[in-house]
Formats: sequence, C-alpha cells, structure tokens
Amino acid sequence: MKILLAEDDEHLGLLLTRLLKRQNINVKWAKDGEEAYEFVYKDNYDVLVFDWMMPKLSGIELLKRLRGENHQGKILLLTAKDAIQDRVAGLNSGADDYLVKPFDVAELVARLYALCRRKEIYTSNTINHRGYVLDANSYSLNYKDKSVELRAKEYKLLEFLMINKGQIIPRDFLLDRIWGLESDVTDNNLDVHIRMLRKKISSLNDEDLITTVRGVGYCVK
Amino acid sequence: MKILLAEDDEHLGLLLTRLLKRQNINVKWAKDGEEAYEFVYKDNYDVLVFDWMMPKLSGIELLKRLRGENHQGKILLLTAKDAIQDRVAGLNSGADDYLVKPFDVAELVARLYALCRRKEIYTSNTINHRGYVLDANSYSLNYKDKSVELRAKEYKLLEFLMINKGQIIPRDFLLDRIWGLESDVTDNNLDVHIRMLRKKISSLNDEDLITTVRGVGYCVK
DNA sequence: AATTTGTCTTAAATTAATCTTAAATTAAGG
DNA sequence: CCTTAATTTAAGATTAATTTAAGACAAATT
Repeated sequence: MKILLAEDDEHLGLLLTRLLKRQNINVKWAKDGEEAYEFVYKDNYDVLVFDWMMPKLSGIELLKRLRGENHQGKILLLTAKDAIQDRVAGLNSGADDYLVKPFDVAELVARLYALCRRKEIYTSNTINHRGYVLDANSYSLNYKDKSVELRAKEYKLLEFLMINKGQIIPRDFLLDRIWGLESDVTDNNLDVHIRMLRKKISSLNDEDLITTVRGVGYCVK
Repeated sequence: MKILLAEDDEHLGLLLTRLLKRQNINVKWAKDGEEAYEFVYKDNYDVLVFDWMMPKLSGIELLKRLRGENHQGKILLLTAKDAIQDRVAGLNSGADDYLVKPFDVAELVARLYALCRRKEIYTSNTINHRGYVLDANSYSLNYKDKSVELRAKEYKLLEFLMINKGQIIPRDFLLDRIWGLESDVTDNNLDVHIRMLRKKISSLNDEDLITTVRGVGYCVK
C-alpha cells in the first residue's frame, strides 16, 4: 500500500513514516498542504492522509480543492482532539474518514486498510459475499436473479458491515461511522436502519445476513 | 504497551516504573497532575494511570478535565483504601477502571492489559490456553472445530480468569471486577455465571477448565 | 414559492435475550 | 454428622433490541 501523508509536525511525520513503513506501508511525506498538492498528481496513492491544521494550505482546504477538481481518491483527515465541529465540516467536504489525535497507530493502519478495500470496491464496484452482491454503482444488493435497491444510509451501513464481515461491529462504532461523530441521532435510528436492511435482505433470500450480538453490536456472518 | 503514570510518591513511582518495565510495559512517569496533563497530548499512551491524591492537580480533576476535552483514552485511577464513595465518583466521572492501594503489581498489569484490549476493536484479539481460544472479536470460545458463543458477562468473567490463568482469583475480586464496586448483586450471581461458563466449556471438550478453590475463589488451570 | 415525493428520524409499544434472585440440592471440611 | 460453601434449576426482573407508524426534513417537481 502506498499513501501520501501531509503533516507539518516534524516529530509526528517522522514517527508515522517509520512506524507505517514497518507495517509495509509506503509513505510519501509532504510537510505542508501545498507540497502535498504537488505530490498528489505526480504519483498514484491508495490513500491520502491530511492533517487538518497545516501552514499555507490546511488539510480541509486541500481536500476541498481536490474534490473541486473531481479527484476521487480516498482521503483520511487527522483532526485535533477537541475540534468536533471541524470533523463535521470535514466529512461534509468529502473526507472518507477521520481520525482524532492522539490516535493509536494500529487504528490508523486498520483504517488505511479499510479505505483501501473500499477503493477496491469502487474500482471493481461490488462486494461479493455468500452469493450476495453489493453493487456500489447502483446502490443495490443482488442475489441470484433478484435485486433490491438500497437507500444511502442503508448502503453505507451494509457496506461497512460487509467490508468487515465476520467481525462484530459495536453499535456506537456504527453510529460514529455512518452518522458521523458529532451527530446526535438517537440510538434507535440504527435499529431502524438495520431493520430496513434485514427486510430487504430477507426479501431476496429469506434469511438473516446480519446477526445481532446483544450488548455489543452487529455482524455480517 | 506504553502507559502514562501520574504519581507524586517518589518511592511508589520509581518502584512501579521498574516493575512494569520488567513486564515489558513502557512507563512515562509524571510526578504531579499538571505534569501529567502536559504529557498526555505529547505522546500516545495505551492507558493513563492517575493517582487520586496528588498536589496541584489531583487525579480526579485531571480525569474530569480530559474527559471535558473529549479525550477518549483509557484511564485507570489509583484510590486510597477506604474511600469507596471516591471510587464510585471516579467511575462516574469517566474512569475506565480503578485500583485500590495497596495493590498487587500483577493485578495492575492484568488490568492494564484488559484496558488495552478494550481499545483494540479493530485488531483481532485472542487468548490461547490449552487448546482453547477465547476470541474477543466474536465473543466466542473455540476448541478444535467446536465453538460456543459467550454472553457479555460470561465473556468478561472468562477473559479475566484466562488473563490470570494459574492464579486463584477470590470471589469478591471477581464480583468487584465484573460487576463493579458499586453494584450490590448477590454473591450467588457469580456462581450462576460460573455454572453457565462450565456448561459451555464442557460442551466443547467435556472437561472443567475452571477449578473452584473452596472458601477462596476460582482459577483457570 | 408551493407542492409533492422520497428518505431519515423519532417515539412508543412489543418482543426477546440476558441477568439476577430465590430456594433446593449437593459436596467439602471440621 | 453438622455446618458452611458451592452448585444447580427455574422463575422473575431487568434491560436491550425489534417493530410499527407517524412526523420531520430535504430534494425534486410543478
């Protein structure tokens, strides 16, 4: 995997470069936003990681610029601990994920891989699992000759569960992921969306792809 | 594992630093609350360990401040022996665990690992012992080709026993640990949960992984 | 700008899983 | 034996998840 890291903090930049390399992740390190911008089109990266706060060109400005130029790459934003409203702006500006400082390197690595997998989905456009085909193009779930259309939130939810199939994803995790950190939606909202998904899934094959783990979360088996 | 230890007592601080290092735990030692506060954001720690009573900024004040800043790190409080209401207050203020002085270093280590484990939702995590595999990811216990699912309390209980395998864990210890100090559940509750566990374990391999030590507690052999 | 349509969110009632307790039974230690 | 501690079973309480339906919101259409 090859990533571009835009990080102005010397210490953190060096540290991450080293630690990620040890995980077999190839890191190109840009020390500010403008430098990062130059690198973006010079090479092909699996994920772009931007620090929010940077001199010259901040992560969010860079993100907006790239999206404005119709750049489709996967972008992960590193945000400061307390700037919650920033995160909202970040996701709304088209970031694919965010990570709050200080963070665990293992978690960063996990999220990078998750984004990579997502990238693969968008290039191949589908996730296949036990006969089910989740299609990123048409936002539909297919099984044999049957098909159901998913709504935006349903799709996001199922995609996340299918990418992490076999793993139990805690409820608050899903809420964070699908609705965003800042969002103050009711817990129950997740239940309702799971319900919709199950209904649609069972209309395809009359089985339950999603198992609930009481007190913890959900899991695609 | 890397932890931040805020402890004003020179003797105890030095001792813990040494002993934990011997257990392969990297300790950053801050001698008062304010110093600890500075360190928190400078590095990334797996667990933050704060002594309750400290000059300048007490452990509980530091805890509250960090939580107020939306810091999500795992925090363990060291509390004096008799201040039960303090411990309750600590947990209510957002501490993830507490430990009563004087404590056993092995106990501290066990709790540190337990806290670490909770953090790692992404990375798969298992405890292996005599062919049994306790899987934190699926909340299941596996043996050869067989598998049983555990419920939340069962899992917690077995996890604690397996982390401390070979050691006899007193009953009230388990009650405190799994149900929390403030909880006033009946003693018998523990028996029932042990019973459930034994049932499930024996369905895997028809043996008893958990031995009871009469008058004391239980032990995973 | 108003209306319609589709989607998302909330609230409240129902159902189901899990936890807890009580009481009876069994086993261990003095 | 007698006492105490642990085990076991089953029922009751509690908590979490599911379900339904209605209201809010946003996007598209007129």
